Amino acid sequence: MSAKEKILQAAIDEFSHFGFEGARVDRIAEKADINKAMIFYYFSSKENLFKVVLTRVLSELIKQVQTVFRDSQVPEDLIDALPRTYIGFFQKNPDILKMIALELVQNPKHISSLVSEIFRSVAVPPRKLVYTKVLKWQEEGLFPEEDPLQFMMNIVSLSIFSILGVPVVEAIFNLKIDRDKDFFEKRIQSIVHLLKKGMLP
Amino acid sequence: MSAKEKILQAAIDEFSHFGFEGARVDRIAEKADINKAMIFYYFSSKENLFKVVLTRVLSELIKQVQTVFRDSQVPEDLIDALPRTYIGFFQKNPDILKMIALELVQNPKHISSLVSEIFRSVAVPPRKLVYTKVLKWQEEGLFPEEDPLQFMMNIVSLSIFSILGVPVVEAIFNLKIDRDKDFFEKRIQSIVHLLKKGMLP
Amino acid sequence: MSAKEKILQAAIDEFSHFGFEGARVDRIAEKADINKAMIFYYFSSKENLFKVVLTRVLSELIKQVQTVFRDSQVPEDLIDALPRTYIGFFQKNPDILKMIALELVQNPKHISSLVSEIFRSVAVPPRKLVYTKVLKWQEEGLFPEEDPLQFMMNIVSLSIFSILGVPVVEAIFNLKIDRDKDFFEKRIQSIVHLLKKGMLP
Amino acid sequence: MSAKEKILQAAIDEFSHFGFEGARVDRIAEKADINKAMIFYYFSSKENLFKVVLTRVLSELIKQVQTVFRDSQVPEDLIDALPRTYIGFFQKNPDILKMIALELVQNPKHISSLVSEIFRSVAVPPRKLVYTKVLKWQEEGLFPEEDPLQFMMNIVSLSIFSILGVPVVEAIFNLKIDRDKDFFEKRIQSIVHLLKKGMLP
DNA sequence: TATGAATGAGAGTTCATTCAT
DNA sequence: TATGAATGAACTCTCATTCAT
Repeated sequence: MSAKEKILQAAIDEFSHFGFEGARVDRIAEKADINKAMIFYYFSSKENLFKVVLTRVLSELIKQVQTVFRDSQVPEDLIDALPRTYIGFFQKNPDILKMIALELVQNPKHISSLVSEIFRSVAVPPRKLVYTKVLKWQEEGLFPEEDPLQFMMNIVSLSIFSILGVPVVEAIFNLKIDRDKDFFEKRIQSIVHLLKKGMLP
Repeated sequence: MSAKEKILQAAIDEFSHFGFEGARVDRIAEKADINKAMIFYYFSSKENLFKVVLTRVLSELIKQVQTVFRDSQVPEDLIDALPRTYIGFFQKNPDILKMIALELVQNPKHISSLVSEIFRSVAVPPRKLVYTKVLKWQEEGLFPEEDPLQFMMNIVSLSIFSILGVPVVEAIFNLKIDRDKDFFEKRIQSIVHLLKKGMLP
Repeated sequence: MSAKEKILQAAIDEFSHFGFEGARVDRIAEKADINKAMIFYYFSSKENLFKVVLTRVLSELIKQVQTVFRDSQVPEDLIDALPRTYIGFFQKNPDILKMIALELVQNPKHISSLVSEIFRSVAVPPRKLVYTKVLKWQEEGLFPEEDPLQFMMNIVSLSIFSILGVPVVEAIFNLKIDRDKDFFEKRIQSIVHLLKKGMLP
Repeated sequence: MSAKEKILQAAIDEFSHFGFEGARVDRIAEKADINKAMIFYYFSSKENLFKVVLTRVLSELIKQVQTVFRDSQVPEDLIDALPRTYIGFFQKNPDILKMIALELVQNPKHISSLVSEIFRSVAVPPRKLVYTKVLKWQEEGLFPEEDPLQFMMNIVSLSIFSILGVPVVEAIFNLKIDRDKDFFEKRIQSIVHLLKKGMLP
């Protein structure tokens, strides 16, 4: 693995654990097993490194979600696929979820502009993609007349929080949840069931 | 307002905007309009100040949620009240939500232990409260046989993300959402509707 | 002596020996016998410290030169007093001359704006002061019709270089010049003589 | 132009703008459009590069001044030619003047020894050249009995400061001086006039 | 000769914390 | 209680220099 790549991997790890402010360049260097100066050689600054990492990380997720949208013929397809996509992605890349969530809380404008930027480099603008599809479904009576925005918020909320929220629920109920395949599978099914029964006519 | 109280208010503001690492004691002192050394006089360290702030903040929320639970006679009551409680609380205290979310991502164990601690100082342990109630409803056929855990995760996910996730949705759909009463009211209704239709028999 | 004052003194010493870039904040702290962080506590940055030092240093000189101008009744007064003022000042404060000279070479615009700023805080603008006086003398036939600018450049050149240029002359002629009272006295007399014989009618 | 030569040109530019400490090897490489490592390949260190640059630069000037001395038959010749030589040289090579001036202020001993070294490689030692010539003139009554050293300081001071001092004078008098042929021509004439009237019998 | 990557020492700056009063 | 000054460790970033190819 190239030094640049090693740095990126280490940076994801570091940023996701400590956030931007808490992250230490020294530690990233150590994790990447390279000289600290190389980080600045390749990425100029901690801030820029963060930007690069975040961009790369978001791009991947966005690509996957777009594919799901494109391939969905009926609402059921979407509801079946999206929670699984989100949860699957973040389960495989828990650090990435943390990074996004942290940035989301601390610097929502930043992540907004990043997401916009990434979208700009993608063929179909997402609003069009979603709205046209959902509106068409609504016309065809396949979908309740609700604002597509609410629909998306429901899906995303349920999916993302399924991972982030685990420790809260553990604390509240004073139990230990195994974050294994089984748990996430059950969670996905619960969400899909809720959405289908709750949102489809 | 006493110096101690001024510090706490300033600390909430600071921690919620910058997270623990990003927060600056100098800035807290400035916001509170007191001498920096007083912060250490009253709270001994930045970390301890953070703990105190978090505890105070969580206690308030937990108290409200417990009341809702206690007052719910049938599942509908819960579903009607909980999202409104969460969203209402966090809408009124957006800084607090940020603090909790940040801590949740960066230091889930810390928040877990804090929550447990707070619960210990409350009469009825929440697990018992929720489980007994929900299990009873299930026996009475008022509630699907699902794990109460999934049920709680659904409610909390939908509620919390309704606030945190707004900027993402804004970015994805490239639109500006007014975080006003109207928006949150619509959101609450959407959630309640989804939950009732999706979860009740 | 207060910490602030100690820093300023040490800074003059350091900047004059090494220039802005070559100067080390650590060394200034050591010379001033204070904690390095205090420098930033009082002066925010190395650059600002430099500005403050330069301003203070220039103000003193400018004040003296202005007094000479004000007190000169006839050209002879000026020619008698100015070289002595310049050389005397810089002989007593050789570090200051170095600082000014360095800045002059490296950052002429900076020193220009500083000088302007200092002048703005002084009652009589120097241009008026000099020009009115010199022009009056010219009308009265006490002074050749040359541009006052050339006149000033002659005086300043001869005075300042008398100190700065010593090492060059030493090198060229391969001799050691004692920078003692005697030498500077001789130099002053040579300059005054040259100026009187060369510039007065 | 060879790589070596490109480096030297870039180095003059860099050193004259930022001084030794402020100069950056990276920037020199960039200006010279060569790989940074080549600078060390050819010149082994930043310091050595500086020495080489300074030597080359001084040699050229010294050669010109020596020619003037050799060709001067009477004091007038010298006074006529020297200011023009200095000012002309530095007007054409302002960077070089800056380099010399900077080094003069920061490291007078260094420049002294360099000058000495250069002189050693030149046929006639300058002291002899100047002293014999001036002393002879003094015996013949063509020149006042003053120390030749004072005489040289006067010439050099007036010439060099004519260039370096411009920004100070601009600041003091709050005016903009065009550094064009015209200005320097006027300056040369003023100096020559002053020196002739002031120093010749 | 030429290059891009690598290195290590140290630069300026920040910040939680403590001290003297 | 309250304050301004002080501290020291740690942080991000820079830069001359070297290495491998």
